[in-house]
Amino acid sequence: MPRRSSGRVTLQDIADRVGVTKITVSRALREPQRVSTDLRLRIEEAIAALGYIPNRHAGALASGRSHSVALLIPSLSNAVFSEIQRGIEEGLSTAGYQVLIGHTGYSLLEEERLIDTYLSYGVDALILPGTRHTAHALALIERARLPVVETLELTDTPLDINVGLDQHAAGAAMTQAFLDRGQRRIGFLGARMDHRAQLRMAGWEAALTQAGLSTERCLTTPHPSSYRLGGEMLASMLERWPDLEGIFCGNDDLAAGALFECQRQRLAVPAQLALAGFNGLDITEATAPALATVMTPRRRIGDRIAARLLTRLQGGPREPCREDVGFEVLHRGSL
Amino acid sequence: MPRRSSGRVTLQDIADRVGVTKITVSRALREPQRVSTDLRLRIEEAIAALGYIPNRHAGALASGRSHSVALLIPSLSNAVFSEIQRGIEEGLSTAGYQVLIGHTGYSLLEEERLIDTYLSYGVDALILPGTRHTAHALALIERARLPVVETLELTDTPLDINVGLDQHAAGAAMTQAFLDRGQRRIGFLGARMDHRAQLRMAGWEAALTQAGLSTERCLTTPHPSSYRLGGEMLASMLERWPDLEGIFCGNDDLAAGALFECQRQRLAVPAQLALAGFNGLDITEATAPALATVMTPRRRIGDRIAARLLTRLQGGPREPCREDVGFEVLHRGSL
DNA sequence: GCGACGCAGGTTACCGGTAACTTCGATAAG
DNA sequence: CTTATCGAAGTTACCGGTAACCTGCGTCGC
Repeated sequence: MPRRSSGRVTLQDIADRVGVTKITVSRALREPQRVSTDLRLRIEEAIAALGYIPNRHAGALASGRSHSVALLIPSLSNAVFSEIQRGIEEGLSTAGYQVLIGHTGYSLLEEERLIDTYLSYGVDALILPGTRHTAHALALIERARLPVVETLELTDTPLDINVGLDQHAAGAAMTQAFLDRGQRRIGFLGARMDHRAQLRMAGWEAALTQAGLSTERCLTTPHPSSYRLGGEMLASMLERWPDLEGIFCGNDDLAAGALFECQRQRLAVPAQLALAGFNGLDITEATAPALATVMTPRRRIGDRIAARLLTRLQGGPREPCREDVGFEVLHRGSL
Repeated sequence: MPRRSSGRVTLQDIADRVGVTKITVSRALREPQRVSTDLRLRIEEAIAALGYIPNRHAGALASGRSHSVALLIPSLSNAVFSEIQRGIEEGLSTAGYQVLIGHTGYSLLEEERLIDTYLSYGVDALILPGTRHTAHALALIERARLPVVETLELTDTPLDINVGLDQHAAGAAMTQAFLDRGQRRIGFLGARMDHRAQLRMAGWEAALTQAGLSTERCLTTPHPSSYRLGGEMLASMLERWPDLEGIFCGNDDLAAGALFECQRQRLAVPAQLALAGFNGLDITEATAPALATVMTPRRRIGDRIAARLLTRLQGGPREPCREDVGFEVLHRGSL
């Protein structure tokens, strides 16, 4: 009599019932074509009859492969990431990979902690938001020797796979749209100010500077972005710089909040104040007027990550690469 | 020389370096007080020096406990669930549990599939959205004999732990607010129409019926809810029932979309048409006017789930329970 | 002074799978 | 007819931890 045992149905139970050894049952599940049809059917019958559920911990321990991938995103509540996630998940799940989601709260230290956690789960790959990481995180990744994806932004020195878009160029392009409308006193409104928000702001600055215009009308906060914050910050900006002609908001939440505040103040958009956001979330096409924004191909980011990762996971060579998915400036009613 | 071996640092490597056996190192990590201080420090030093990362698969396999919990939510992109998730995560992670998130896409079949998947990960508990499940899902849960949480809505026959709110009563209460304003021709606008949306609608129906009013002004669709859809459906409703005085929208996205459409049609809210949503998402307090809504205590749901689950995970008795977290009708500008 | 006790740490077996190599019989090739 | 080849299934060992029981030794009470 065994000292321990969970009481769960195991491969051995299936094997006993069918009259084979457990490795055969294991094969029937993983490489069905290697087992004779008759036997396979009897094994399937036994599995259904006994209600066998494989133990992934045992499988991962024995094979050294967990068939799971860690996806770290900055925030679960930001709609920007859910489409990326969907693309990744659809691409990888059909190939038998489980996607484990963790959120860093925009903190590199938390990212480091999560990398540690997921490495202890033996994930087969890591997908990280951004291209900046703590030194310890880099050391962990280095030692683990697994495929890594850095996403959202682009870098000249990718660790491995880099899929993203040029946030700086996108910020500049959106600003140029204001300039093309003949606007000159264009402000920037930003929250959270993570690295990507900084890059967008730098793009705004660069475009204005190149046009010989002032970059003083800028208000940012480290607080998390929200609709309410967009409204409050817009009010502050108008008070401080009453001559503003347009405001480029670092993301769509802020832009929508700013629009609502304009409506409250009976300020015509875009006649009296033009607005634009960033990301192209659903809400930007629904508001009245619709919000100009930079559409980022988030679903495509997810798809491309999944595709490149699968190649690598199936034995492709490790060669650092960088894929620019681009962006599109949407000129809409608010500008 | 071993036949296989991942090359990773293991407990044995730490043990060798310190000059003890691996079970001692294992104890130093899990029950530090059972190991002498001097030894513990030397072990910690060795772990840092070698960069040891525990293998959770091995641990879970040996102990039969994975220290993880599966949280199934209908949709990752719905902000309603992110706060619940946050409460659960904070409560459980401090106790050493990892929360694995899966999304069902509002499908009971997908829920069943996910339950199977997570059972193969040996999760220590399941958290499910809703109180309806497929027969096979129930059988799986039954056999697995683990703590289960059903959330969001309430049931008279909980499987185990049930934390939620009375969606029917909440729908009725919001409708009553319209009635209290003297409104009589009150419509309902719903999308997705999952079980909770149905319950809210039933609450709307019940309140109108009790007041002797018509429930004909109702438009629903199985499509996923969105801002755009809210606007389109509002337009349809106005065309079909031009006499509408107010519309109760099954969720905040629809309500916001409806509000934007009203703005586009230059329809004064609430003077010409009153609106209300459901859930109390951030956006409802930011729009102009702010949207009336039913605030659901999502963070508290998460907190309570974590608290009750921890009790159970730490050996508490299994007795089915039902916790009503309540709701609050927010009377705001749009009504 | 001796047995009970407590504590740090060790021994042994086991969790439930999978890799790698082997066996065995049937078929193909020479 | 013999040998190489191939497919199906088996043998053996191992993945990296942890549970349960055991040992050795210092302390304490009587």
